Amino acid sequence: MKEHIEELLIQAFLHLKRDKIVPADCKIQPVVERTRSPEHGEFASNLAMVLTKQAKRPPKDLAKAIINRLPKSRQLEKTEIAGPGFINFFMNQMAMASTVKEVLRKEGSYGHQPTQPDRSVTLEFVSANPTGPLHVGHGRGAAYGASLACILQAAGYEVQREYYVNDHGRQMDILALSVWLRYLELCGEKVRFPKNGYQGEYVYEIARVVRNEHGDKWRFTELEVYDGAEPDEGEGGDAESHIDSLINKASDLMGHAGYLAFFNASLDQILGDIKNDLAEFGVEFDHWFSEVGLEESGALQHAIERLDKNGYLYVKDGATWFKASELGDEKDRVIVRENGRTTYFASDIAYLLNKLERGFDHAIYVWGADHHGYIARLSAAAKGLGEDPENIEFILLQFVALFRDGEKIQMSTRSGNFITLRQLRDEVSSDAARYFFVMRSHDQHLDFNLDLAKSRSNENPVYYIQYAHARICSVFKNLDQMDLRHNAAIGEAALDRLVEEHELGLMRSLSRYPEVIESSARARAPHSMAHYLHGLATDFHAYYNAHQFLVDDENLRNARLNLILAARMVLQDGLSMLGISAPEEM
RNA sequence: GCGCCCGUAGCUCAGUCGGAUAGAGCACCAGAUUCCUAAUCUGGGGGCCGCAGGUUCGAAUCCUGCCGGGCGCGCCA
Repeated sequence: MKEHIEELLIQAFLHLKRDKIVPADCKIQPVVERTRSPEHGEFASNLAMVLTKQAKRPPKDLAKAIINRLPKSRQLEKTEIAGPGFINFFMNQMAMASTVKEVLRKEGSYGHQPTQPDRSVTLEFVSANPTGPLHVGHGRGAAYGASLACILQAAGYEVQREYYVNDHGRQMDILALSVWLRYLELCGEKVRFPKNGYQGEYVYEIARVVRNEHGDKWRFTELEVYDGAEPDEGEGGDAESHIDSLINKASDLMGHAGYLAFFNASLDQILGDIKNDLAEFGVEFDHWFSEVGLEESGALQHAIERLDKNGYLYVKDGATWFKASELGDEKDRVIVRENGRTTYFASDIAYLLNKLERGFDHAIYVWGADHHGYIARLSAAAKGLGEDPENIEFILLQFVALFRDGEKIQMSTRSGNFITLRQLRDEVSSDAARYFFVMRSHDQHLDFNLDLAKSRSNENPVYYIQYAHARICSVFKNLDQMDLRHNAAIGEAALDRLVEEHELGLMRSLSRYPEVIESSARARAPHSMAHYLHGLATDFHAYYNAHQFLVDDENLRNARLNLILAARMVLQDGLSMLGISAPEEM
């Protein structure tokens, strides 16, 4: 419908040029937007106002000239000039009702764009280190990324959902060590658990699994473990070097195979748990990308060579540096450390190159707000690789704070004192969690009210939307019990009977759906979809209270059923994009 | 210190590319059900859009400065 108005305006604009009212070289993109209130019709355009300067005529004259040149349209009731020079477009009832027809004809694909060939995108999100269970912050990333992926697909993008697995590096070593120490405890050894080790209860779980499988095969005494180790922070030493010395000790005592057993058991179990957790949250990935794989496949070397070939590498103090400062970053960055090991950043670069070489037009990264310092760095890397940084996009999610009984819950990852995504889902349900995570703009801090999210009451917006869907289903059940059938053909023929304010309002909301998909995809804003669905539910509930659907008049009844069926389809489709169920009864 | 994000009703937040009288939910007050689910609906009060300048036909929106809050600035991952 909006496109139709735009088309009319483009035609009128061409006529203006032909009639020399505006210069022939005048170029302008007419802006058509929804009006704020039906008093102003459905759509408004500011075309006359933006042409004022070039045409050297007052906006109202121009508006009149434009209206006189609009092609005839069967959808238009009338046009008006309003305010400082807006052209308001009033749609007729038939145009409004045609939305219902379109929704029913297209069913779940109403408002969806066909996949465009130049719109392939890789969307990376969550990518939490596999060193422990996902917490609520990851939950926001998961809900946001999964919803955005669906919305982008509906808007015509081909989307690959990726999770980058940091299965390499020091944090994994610390985890493997932590598991080994807990394993020794289970064997009956006394250990002094390091300050910077992973403290969570899940570490015992993994240790238990290893011990069940291998018994006391890798048991060593306290004396053997701590012999020659650096002192911990509380013992007058440095926490980091203490833990490094213990990691080395673990390898020495157990040998590579033994160490690997703990390393792999940790990775397998935690990654398995994460995958399971996300699946239960309705979040699926197309690709789990392993950091280790980057080294094994030679992608890491390939990326380093590319930077070198482009002249962006140099050696200083035994390390290999990337000239990031020449490409917009604040300083140069180490790629290969003095000890010969590559940095995490090197893997990031290799992964980026890999994404682009797989042929994606666009790469989106969804990160926590604490990562914003990496944007300049990775953009610099893109330039250094000879790629267009325009094709790489970073979305930062602000933090989540949980509130219970009006008080903020304090969390810290290191101490193992955090609320996991799984606990949150158990407490408030996946549906509520998915909605609450995306109900706010991604650049807003999120105050997550646990009491509200789990309340089964009218205060909870999730249930409000779901209830609208359930109510519609219920109407059709009642129809069944009255031994009546919904006849969509009769309904379609009688759509001109839908003239009540509430009906026009509901149809107006339905007609906006394609625009909502488009704009929330463009703005990377699943929250606008959430807001839209809430508004659609409001329109439906108001209609429900104001009018009876199951009336004796067969034509009117079927027309109304067509309308609410269309509403049901859009509610269902929109909820599914947000990963929220659409229950048939509540 | 430098960089990024935020500041809109009592609270939590929408507000698209600058557009008409700045909106929603919660809370508060007053009402609605012999009728398809009251997890619903109707009405009402409530605003220095952080502050000060600038850009223009027009600014919550763009620019500059300031104030307040959050986050980040490793040969860590």
